Amino acid sequence: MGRNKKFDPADVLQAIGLLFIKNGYNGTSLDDIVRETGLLRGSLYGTFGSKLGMFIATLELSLHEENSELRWGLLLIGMLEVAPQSTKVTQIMQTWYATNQTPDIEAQIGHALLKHSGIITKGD
Amino acid sequence: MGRNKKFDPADVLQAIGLLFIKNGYNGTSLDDIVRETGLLRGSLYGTFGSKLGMFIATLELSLHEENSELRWGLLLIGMLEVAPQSTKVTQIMQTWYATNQTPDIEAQIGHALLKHSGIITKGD
DNA sequence: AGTATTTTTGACTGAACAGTCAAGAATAAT
DNA sequence: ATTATTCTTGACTGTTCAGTCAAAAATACT
Repeated sequence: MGRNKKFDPADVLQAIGLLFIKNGYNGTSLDDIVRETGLLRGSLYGTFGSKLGMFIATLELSLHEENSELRWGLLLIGMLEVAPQSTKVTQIMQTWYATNQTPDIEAQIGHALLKHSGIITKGD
Repeated sequence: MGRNKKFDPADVLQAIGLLFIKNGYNGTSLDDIVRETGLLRGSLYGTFGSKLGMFIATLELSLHEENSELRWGLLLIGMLEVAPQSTKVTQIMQTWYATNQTPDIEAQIGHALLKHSGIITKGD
């Protein structure tokens, strides 16, 4: 009963994820998110609860979609910026690590971070 | 001529570096830094110019001191949080990478990030 | 068609933010 | 001892922050 959302949460989460990747978690403001998604605060908070809720939702979405382009960026930001202030994110990360542990996982993470930071640009 | 500083900038930079590592760059406020160092804003800004100046100073200090415990933490934060908003930090990182490139550098970075985030705790 | 329920809207809140500055205190150099 | 210079102090500024809320609009269900 009642009105349906005018937006697709998955689309919005993708846009939010790109924002987090571009500016970092603490570097992304709600005004940024409002501007980018075209939604207003009430809709965002009504759907995701909080800024942390938005991060967790976009992270989990990217982890459930195979080979998402958002995946590595959100993992890096989750590990470095968000995990220290959210046990839930830490748990998500631990679960991800446990199920994705390979001999070269550390090298993959390091490679992703070097690319993310712009220190390297191509295959090396 | 005139008064000398009552503090040792290297000591202060070490304390600031630990704060950045604990809370991240954007997650560390100037009030945090004032509280932790015991200095007031005027002294901090008179010495380091800006919050970014504080980060760059503590980063460069940690890079010039061999095997500093601050080193990896500040490198990670520099790469992920600060480099996107500071070309100077990006340059410092690129110089660091160019002079420290080894076959296992990516694995080392990944390992540092996994430890920093608390996903892993010991040798593995 | 009526209505209970949901979403949207946009103004609002108080707190936290980085950075500034004028005045006072200290002191290095003469 | 004087003084020019530097550092310290702490109150202050305007901005931006995440989050709230009451009212209005929309609509899914009966």
